[in-house]
Amino acid sequence: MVCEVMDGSNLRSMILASEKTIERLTIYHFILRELHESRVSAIYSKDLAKLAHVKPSQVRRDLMVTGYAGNTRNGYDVVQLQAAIDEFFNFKDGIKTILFGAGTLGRALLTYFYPLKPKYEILAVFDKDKNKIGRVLSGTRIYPVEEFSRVISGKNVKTGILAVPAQEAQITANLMVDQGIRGILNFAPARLLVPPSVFVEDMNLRATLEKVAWFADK
Amino acid sequence: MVCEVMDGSNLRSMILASEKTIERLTIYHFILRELHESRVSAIYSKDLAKLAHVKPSQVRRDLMVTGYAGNTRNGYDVVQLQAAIDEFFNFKDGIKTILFGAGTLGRALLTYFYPLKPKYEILAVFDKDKNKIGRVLSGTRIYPVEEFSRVISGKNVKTGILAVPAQEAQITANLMVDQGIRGILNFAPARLLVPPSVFVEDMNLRATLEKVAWFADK
DNA sequence: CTTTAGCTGTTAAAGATTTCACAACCAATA
DNA sequence: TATTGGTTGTGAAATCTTTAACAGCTAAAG
Repeated sequence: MVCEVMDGSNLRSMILASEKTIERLTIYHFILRELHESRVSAIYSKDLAKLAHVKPSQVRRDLMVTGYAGNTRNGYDVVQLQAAIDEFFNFKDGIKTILFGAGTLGRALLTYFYPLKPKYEILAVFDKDKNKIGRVLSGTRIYPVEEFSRVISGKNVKTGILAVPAQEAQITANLMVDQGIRGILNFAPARLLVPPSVFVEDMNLRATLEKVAWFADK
Repeated sequence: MVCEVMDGSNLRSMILASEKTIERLTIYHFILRELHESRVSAIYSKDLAKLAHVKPSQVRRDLMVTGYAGNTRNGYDVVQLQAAIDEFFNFKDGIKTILFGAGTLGRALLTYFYPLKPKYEILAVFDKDKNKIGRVLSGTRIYPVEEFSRVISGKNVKTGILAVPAQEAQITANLMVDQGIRGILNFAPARLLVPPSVFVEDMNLRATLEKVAWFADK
């Protein structure tokens, strides 16, 4: 997938950002946060490349899409570059999401994202199990699936996490799409059929383990 | 990454399988299992493609590496193709792995893989927390990290799952590599430095959510 | 002031992956 | 037997991604 995006720094050019580039930008973003916490104020492409396990030229090329330019003497200013990527992603307000499925995996995800508030926030969990309704896990309340529409209305939630059993995945995805969700992080071991305007990222743990096992065998 | 592999059906040719192809083969493998359970005996590349969300020509090209040939009348025999992929991956004996970290995520992974036994099996969990030692979760016993070497000796374990906090990720990865682990499924939000012969697949949930959020925004 | 060293941004080449396009095939049918 | 319709396997083209190469810049040193 290739997306055309406006160059942030000026309007004269359209720049292409591939899915691969987007993926690496999130990694750089992540690394920059750590660098900032370690009081590093500037970094060269070759060092950022080493941390991200890519080539320096790859880093420089990727950063082009953000419109931020480093300088030849100190490389990239950590804070400014972080801000540029933030702006490119339009993440200034953080990422609000909702979760379907309060099973073991769902609960693990809640625990995982809890300390990342308020930048990343799971606003609500939805589950079919009546016994779970109303409970609060890691600061997030469990609602019945029927209340999905009501709970998210006006919240401008664009992304959702799917952690329900495989046989319920498609019907739940339909529900999400109907309510305006445009990006789905799918942990259910099922391929979802969604309109082309909706982005699905599959996290199929079984398939991924198989891949790792293959490469482990050389 | 590109790997040269022997063509399974005969020895005259070397065929190239890219990482992407390997990824998709695991997906096909997965889909074939479901088809088989649904009593489907044969499938055309165009239908398999639809289920896997790829193009038919992609399916046909990918399947070339397994050496299995369909036939022009019925397409691919589900059982035979499944067997061919199994043979290609060399997964007849299933996948044995070990897990580092019995936190929330680790426990979720144990629950996730439990019903997939004996094909996929987490043989042991290792954790630093002395209070957890000896407990059995989803049929898997928790051991102290110090016993890692002893517990896996002779078991020919080649893959490991890393679900420890970021700050312990590298040191734990070193431990795994020292004991002969060749493939790591890494859930820790940290980039691991390992020898080139070791394959690392990162599952950085935060970065992946950012990616989904980006594409959700169009 | 001029040179040097070492960086960035970017163009172009190289490399990898996906898709197209079509010959060869096969069973059903006329 | 010949034709038809719909498939596979695969070479070659198209597309996408990564890497190399280098002009241009800047601060420091001579």
